[in-house]
Formats: sequence, C-alpha cells, structure tokens
Amino acid sequence: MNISIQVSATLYLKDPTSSEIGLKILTEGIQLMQDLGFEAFTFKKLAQNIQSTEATIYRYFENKHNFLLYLINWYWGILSYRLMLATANVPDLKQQLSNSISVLTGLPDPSQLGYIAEEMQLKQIVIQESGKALHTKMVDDENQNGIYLNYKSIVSTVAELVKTIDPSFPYPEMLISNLIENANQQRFFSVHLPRLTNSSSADDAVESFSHLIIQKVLQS
Amino acid sequence: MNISIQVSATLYLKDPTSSEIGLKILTEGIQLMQDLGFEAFTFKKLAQNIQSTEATIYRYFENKHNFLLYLINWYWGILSYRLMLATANVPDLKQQLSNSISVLTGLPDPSQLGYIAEEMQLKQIVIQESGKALHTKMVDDENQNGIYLNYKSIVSTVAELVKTIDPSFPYPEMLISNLIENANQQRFFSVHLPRLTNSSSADDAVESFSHLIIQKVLQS
DNA sequence: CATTTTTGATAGTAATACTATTATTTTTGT
DNA sequence: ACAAAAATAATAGTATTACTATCAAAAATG
Repeated sequence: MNISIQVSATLYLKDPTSSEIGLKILTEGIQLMQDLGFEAFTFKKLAQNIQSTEATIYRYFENKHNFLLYLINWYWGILSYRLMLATANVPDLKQQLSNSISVLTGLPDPSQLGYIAEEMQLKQIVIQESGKALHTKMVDDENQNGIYLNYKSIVSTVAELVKTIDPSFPYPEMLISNLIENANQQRFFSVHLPRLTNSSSADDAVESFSHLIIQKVLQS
Repeated sequence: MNISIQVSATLYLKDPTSSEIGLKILTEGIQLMQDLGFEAFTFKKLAQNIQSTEATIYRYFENKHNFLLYLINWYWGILSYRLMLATANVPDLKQQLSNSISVLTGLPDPSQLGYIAEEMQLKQIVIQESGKALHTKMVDDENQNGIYLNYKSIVSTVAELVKTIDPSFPYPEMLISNLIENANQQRFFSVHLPRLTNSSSADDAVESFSHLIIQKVLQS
C-alpha cells in the first residue's frame, strides 16, 4: 500500500494523482525534467512523451514553474514522513537528532524504512532545480499560499530538537536549514565542481560532515 | 583610481569595460537585473533603458545567461581582491582565517578597505540569481572554460589556511564552500522565509554563525 | 581625412508559453 | 443500458522571447 504524501492543493488545478493520465504526467514529467533540465523542459515535449496534448497538461498544472514546485513539495513531504519514522519510538533525544540528520543529509536507501520509489529522482531534481523554483519574484506570494510549509515544518521540528538538547545554541534554525541546503549543494559540487568539496561519490562525506558539525557545535 | 578585477574573457564577445556603451550595459544591466530578476530581464528592455538597441548588446554578450555569469564572476573577482587585502601582512594564521571568514560571509561596508561601488548590488544578484547560472546543463563546459576559477581559487586559498591550522580536519573545502553558500542562502531566507533562519537584518547573525562554526570545528 | 570600427534602425525567424474552440471519447449516475 | 456530464484530443492562434541578418549612419583611429 502506498502512503499518501501531502502536497499543497494551490499547486495544481486538478489533482494529478486522481487519474491515470495525471499519474503519467508525474512519472514521465519527473523523468523528462531530469533528462532536459528545467529550462529545456516544456509541456509540449511532455505531452509528446505521454502521447497526450499540451492542453491536457495545462488542465492539471498552470505552468511548468508550478509543476516544479509540486515536485519539490512532494519531495519535502516524503522527507517529512521519513523524518517521523526515523524518530518515532526513539527515547534518546540525541539519537533522534542524529537519525534526523541522517534522513536530511544522507542518501535514501531502497532497503530503508519508508522508502518511496520516486524519492531518489525527486532528490536529484531538488538538487539540480530547486534554486530556480525558490529564487523568484513570486516567493513571497507562494510562501503565503503555504507552498513551503512542508520544508519549514521539517526545519522547525529538528530545530526544536536542537533547542532541547542545547538551549544555549543561538542559531538552531540556521544550523538545520544550513545542513539541509549544504547537503544538496555539496552533492551538486561533487559532480560538477569537485574542487569545491571533499565529497566523493564513494563514501558519504556529506552526511559525515553534517554529523560532525552537530557534534562539535552543540553542547550536551 | 579603479582597481581592475579579472573577469574571464570567454564570457563576453567584446569587453564591456572598453567602451562607454559597454559600461552603461554593465551599470544599467546590474540595476535592471535586480529590479526585474533574471527571468523577466531581457536585452530588449536593457536596450531601451540605455537608449540603445538589442543588436548592440548582443555584440557584447552572447546571451543573458552569459551576462549573468559575467556579473557573478565579477563579484567573485571583487571578493578575491578583498580577501587578499584582508589577509596581507597579518602574521597570525588564525587571524587570517578569521578575517577571511568576515570577508566571505559578512556584509561589505563602504568604509572598508578595498570597497568597490558595485559590490553590494552584485552581492544581491549573487544571492538572488547565482543558482540559475550554476544549475544548468552547461556547467561542465563552462567550468572547463574557466568560468569558476575565481570562485574555486577563493575556496582553495581559504581551505589551505584551514589545512595549515588544523591538518586533521577532513573536509576543508566543504567547510569553506558551505560557509560561503550558506551566508548567501541565509540572507535570502531572512528576507523571504525568515522561519528557516535566525538571521535578522539588525545584527549580523550570519557572520557570527560562520565564526562560531570555524571556532568549534577546528582544533588548534 | 579616408578607412575601419561601432552603433542604430529595422526586419525577420523559430521556439516558448500559453489560450481558445470544437469534436470525440470516457466516465458516471440512474 | 443510456443520457448527461466530464475529460481528453486535435487543432489553431497569439504575444513574447531570444535571437540573426542587413544596411545605413555615426564615431573613432591612424
């Protein structure tokens, strides 16, 4: 059975998970977004890929910007869910935090609890494209529409954990959002600008770095 | 007298600093890029702003993507220069590192040594738009053309400092590129998604956070 | 001051990001 | 099973963008 992940309803005109063709838009859209990148991705090309028409896709999504936001929101929904699983029934707060950092900065593993098939592809899209979705003149409106609630709730949850463990630490939200953003950025660097990082594809330096920062920076 | 900042020659067709109209493209272009954002910015609009024509601007820059890369490269050139100034004749390595972190993560100050008029505007553009320049299918080619040399050299220089101070620290490049990227990201968050950060516009929490990380993470 | 270079003015093209219309197919409620 | 409603396909059309091309006028230069 599939777990339903919440995606803000302001992001679509018609719920793509409610029909065959909607699901095809999602699965083929993810693939095409990865293959072409956001700028070369068009609804026309996607329509051809799924043997449908532009007009049909436009009935689900207002434009490709909103489609990208949908995918990103979906990703944060998945992470939010995995975060819950990873901390449930863990009595020790420091262990909860450590598990959270692994979920947020590590690589998803198909054998992991709560793994969702699309997660790896969505993560790639978040790494490659999320800056283009965020750094727009529309951010403030979109934020008001609750588009970033999933993300903000993740940061807030883990930052609360930090506050409980070390109430004297002055920048809990900054610390967590930094570790999340850094993980994605460093994974991008390791592929395209390896001189800017110490993350090789072999070991998971990004995750280790994150744990190290937490361990050194928090008093307990 | 103005200091000349090196910008990679592969980024322009004709050096914009070599003519009146070229300089106008730069100064008005920076302004318009800030006002409109990268997606709404066009050479046509810029041409109208400087009472010239699209064709003229196209003789200086191949397209707006390259124009943005030029601005970003210019910014890293300025930082690179300020980094040199801030560490010259400072005997203590730890003080050199601390000064470097201030240059890279703090806000420029007009009364500061080596301040360049355009720096603040360029910084804003880097914060808002640099993800769009970087996260493209062309990164690898552009990297080969030396577009990122300024940035890589900054990271490398400061990472070397880290290595000298604490040879046991395993992720020096990651640490520095993280602090640089984080500073820009957090400044964006503080304006648009304040829940994700602890940076208010009043104090400079971003810079303090960066110094704190360095201090806690390195052994000396 | 003749020549080269640069710019201005204008036109044109292919692609993108949509909107609109109507016919056809699919779904659904009874 | 069938009428009504909804969804989709097919097609056309529009404004804008991101350029390229051409040629005359102006400016710089040697």
